[in-house]
Amino acid sequence: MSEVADTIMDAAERRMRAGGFNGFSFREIATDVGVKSSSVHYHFPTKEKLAAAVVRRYTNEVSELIDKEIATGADPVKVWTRAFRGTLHSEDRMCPCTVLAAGVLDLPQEVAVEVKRFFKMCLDKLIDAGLSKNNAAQLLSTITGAMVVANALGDTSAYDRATKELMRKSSGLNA
Amino acid sequence: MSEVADTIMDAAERRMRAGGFNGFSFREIATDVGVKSSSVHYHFPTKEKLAAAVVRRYTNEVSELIDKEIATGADPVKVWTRAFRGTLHSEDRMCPCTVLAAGVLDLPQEVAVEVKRFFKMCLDKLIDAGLSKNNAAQLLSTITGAMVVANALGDTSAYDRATKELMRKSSGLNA
DNA sequence: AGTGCCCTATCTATCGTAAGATAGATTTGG
DNA sequence: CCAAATCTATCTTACGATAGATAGGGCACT
Repeated sequence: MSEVADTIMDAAERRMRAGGFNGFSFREIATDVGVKSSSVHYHFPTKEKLAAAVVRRYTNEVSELIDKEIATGADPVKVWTRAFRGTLHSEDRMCPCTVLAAGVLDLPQEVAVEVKRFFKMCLDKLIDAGLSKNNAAQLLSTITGAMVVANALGDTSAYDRATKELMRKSSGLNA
Repeated sequence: MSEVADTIMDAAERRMRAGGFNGFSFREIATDVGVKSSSVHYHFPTKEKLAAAVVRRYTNEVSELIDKEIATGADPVKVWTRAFRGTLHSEDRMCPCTVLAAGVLDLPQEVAVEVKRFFKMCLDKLIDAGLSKNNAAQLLSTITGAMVVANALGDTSAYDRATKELMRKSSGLNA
């Protein structure tokens, strides 16, 4: 994959984090990158394919990052809670998959599939780390929702309040 | 407010639940209702005002519904968990405020303010019902996130798995 | 020489919004 | 009490902007 293609995905990801699938256009991406919109079409023939590629790359990045953290022996609940917290505190504030997930009913199929794949990956990794099915679903839901609520309120501290109990309980035992 | 204006808000709400603010157009709404798009503009001068009105009405409806449930003496954790579960199992599947919250950075200010008001209302009611600030934030985050995750996976049972522990713990005591 | 990459130019469709006309109901003034 | 004026709700039409997408030309490197 060329360097420009990566830069295009960077720009698309940034805008998708703010406004989802309908929150960006080829022309905006092109301007961000410094090329013409037709050049964006050269690398990604359709908007659907561009969005799907962005989500797939994001899923792989998160997967690798989590694997690295888990490999150090850190508590999985803390690893995931801190990872989502990091996203919320980043410049873009939101996880692109969460934004897309909220409006998944309005998404082209190819994109919806990739979004589903992201959340499946999260659950699988939590279960691999030893959590029960229910606990995995609860943790993922809480950190996802905490990000959404904090985003709506424009108050990142709401995330910490929502996850405080989670962090406390996970001290010591892994479940 | 006229009957047509209400029907317009119904149609707008339905489409916002699926695709958020950029997920509907005046023409689509007009077609849904059976009028011309200019007639929609007669009742709601701008898209921003229409969306804000829809969110405000939704917030008031949810507020009233919760008040009624709480008045029966039901456990607040169960009331809220079941209310969001009901939304997920409805035809539209998603809470419009949650969809908008995910992309709040891309929302006109007037709409963003109303979305913020919804989540503030939820937290206030939970605290009024006796929950601590942290527990209120956690509960709201978990049911919000559970809805998002279940929506992404296309699997409503994920909501129940995520909220099972919540429902169990709330049996008996209110905290 | 040919292939990868980006360009200009353009297409068709749709967007939010506005202006102006019209038909019917309501209010007001003599 | 009737006529004139105003209001309500809708229509038709259209503007300017932007959407995603395509065709074809040209440059540069291999």
